[in-house]
Amino acid sequence: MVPLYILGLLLRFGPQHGYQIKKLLEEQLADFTQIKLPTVYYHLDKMATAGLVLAHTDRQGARPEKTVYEATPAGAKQFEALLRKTLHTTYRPTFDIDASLYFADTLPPHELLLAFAEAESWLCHTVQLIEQHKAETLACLPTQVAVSAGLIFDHHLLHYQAELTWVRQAIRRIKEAAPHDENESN
Amino acid sequence: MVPLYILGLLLRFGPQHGYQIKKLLEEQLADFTQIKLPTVYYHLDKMATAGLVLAHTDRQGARPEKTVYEATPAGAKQFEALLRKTLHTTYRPTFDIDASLYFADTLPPHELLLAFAEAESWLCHTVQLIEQHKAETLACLPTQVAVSAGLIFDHHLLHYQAELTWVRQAIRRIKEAAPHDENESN
DNA sequence: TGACAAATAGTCAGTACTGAGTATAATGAT
DNA sequence: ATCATTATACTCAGTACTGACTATTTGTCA
Repeated sequence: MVPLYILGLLLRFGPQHGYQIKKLLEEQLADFTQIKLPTVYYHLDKMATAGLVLAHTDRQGARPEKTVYEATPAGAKQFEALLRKTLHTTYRPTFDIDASLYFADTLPPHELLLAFAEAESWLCHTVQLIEQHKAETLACLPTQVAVSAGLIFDHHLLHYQAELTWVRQAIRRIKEAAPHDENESN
Repeated sequence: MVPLYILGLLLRFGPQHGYQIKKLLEEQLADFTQIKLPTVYYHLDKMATAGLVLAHTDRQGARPEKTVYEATPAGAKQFEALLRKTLHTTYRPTFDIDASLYFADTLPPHELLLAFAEAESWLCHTVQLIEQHKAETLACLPTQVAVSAGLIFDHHLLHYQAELTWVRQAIRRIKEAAPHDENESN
């Protein structure tokens, strides 16, 4: 995943510093990945060793040297291979919250309900945020690219909406299973 | 996550070998986690060092010694802390396939369509499988526990269905954007 | 023009995870 | 009785990731 993004960005936007790659990831993909800077450098080093990218130091006027990375032909080949491999990865989610739910019998229902209520409002807010980002992004994109960008946004939107549906269902069912827990205030 | 599962299982089912814990995870949670054996041992060792579990070697008749792990009172405290923390983790998915989609302009449409068609049939199949597991599992569970178990199953079902909806949408949109690509056979 | 914040460009040590391997015990097939 | 699987129980070395840190440069406001 990370190498695919890095190689792809290097091929699309030309040679870059590690920091610039991180910038590109933030500008273009902030909603979809959370890759950290040290992770970028880790993979750049690895790929440099493997000959997939070329690292050349550039020292221009200002003293400290920076390292610029550039995809090699071998890197371009690897990019295509990763692209095809990633395209065929199957969806296999795990949800952290399921673990706490599995042990939910050791928690008082009102604590569950509180957590789910928080989750609900956060999800509502997030869905709106992504819808807004989608509108802004698609507005300034050529049609051909806009199709896949739109798909990525909708991918996230659909799953956030599914999560919201689930959270609301959970609230209903917990209330049904443990009626009249409201007096648990303190 | 992993420590939460391990501590919870030790508290619920009593002292266990690492291998037995892995077994419990498989029997009870196979659809929801993919924790591997070495990961179990890694956390057991860590938690033993931290005093959250007690490791005592038992040698009974048969020669080779096994290590049995048992949650300590400190472990029980930690379990509750983890349970509450996990309950409040926010949903933040990332989808590998989005990365390939982001670079989709470098791929011929029919390759995308092929991959998505495969994804569609796999998802259909998986949804059915989970529905079946759900029915089987809920049938032999007391009502109180069945509520949370049902919620966990439905959590996965809703997201798999969202993924299916998205894949079908993607197929439609790709076909619209690149009409008549069928002649690309070879 | 000095000084303080923000952006740029990294490094490093520590954590988490797991594929591949080891070794013995129980079970079933022939 | 013996051999082959399968189940049990665990280890180790390598990969991936990242929080916390360092250090320089570039505004920017007084």
